[in-house]
Amino acid sequence: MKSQFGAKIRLLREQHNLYLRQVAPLLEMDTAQLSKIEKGLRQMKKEQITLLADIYKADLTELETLWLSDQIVDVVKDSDSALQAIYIAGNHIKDRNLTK
Amino acid sequence: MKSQFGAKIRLLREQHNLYLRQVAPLLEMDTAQLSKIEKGLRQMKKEQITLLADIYKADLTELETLWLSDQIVDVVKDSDSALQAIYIAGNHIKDRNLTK
DNA sequence: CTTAAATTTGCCAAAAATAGACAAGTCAAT
DNA sequence: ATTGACTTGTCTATTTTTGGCAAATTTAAG
Repeated sequence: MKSQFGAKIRLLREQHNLYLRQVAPLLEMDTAQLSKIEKGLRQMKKEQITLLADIYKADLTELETLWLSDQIVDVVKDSDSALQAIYIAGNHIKDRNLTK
Repeated sequence: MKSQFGAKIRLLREQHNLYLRQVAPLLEMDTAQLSKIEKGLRQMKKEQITLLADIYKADLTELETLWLSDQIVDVVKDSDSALQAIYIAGNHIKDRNLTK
């Protein structure tokens, strides 16, 4: 299990019966890059997600959330205390939201 | 509420009655950098935490966890779906841990 | 109020991390 | 064995992050 976002957008592409070579130009990248993104070897820029959601007529928020989750997983990978850090970060964000 | 790690190591330093100018050299950085780290404007390298834990005789795991939490918060800041992404990432890590 | 020490801030250069581009490679179908 | 889709590797460019220094601000004391 590597990249949730990557897996999702690969699925979306397949469901639309599109080739990398067809989608990549729409995102102004080459097929190699998009391939890496779908495999989780590269990160897509956050701004590009909007375009991708358009292309696949997918829920933008869902894609952004998956993308963000991948960023988190990337940060905590290989850390023993990953889960605890996530828990603490979650509480921190909650507090933050309350006071804003 | 800015940086949990920064706040913690500032507290530790104060409890030990040490000045930035005294601690910074031990970490091979200048006072300006350490100041920024304590204020959460810069991130300390993960490897340096060990040294810091030694200096303050603090719990290494706790410091590392706080540091990691800060990295997460940094990644999700300004995102509406921060909490949900954290939740998803948490589940992802749990699954990951089960199969390894 | 003046000085001195501690901390903070701003700026620029150096270093590191990330993304882009392109060629070559694998794999599957025919 | 050729074609098309996808993947991989590598090199370069770009962006992001860090380090270092000087100036500015704050704090404490006399």
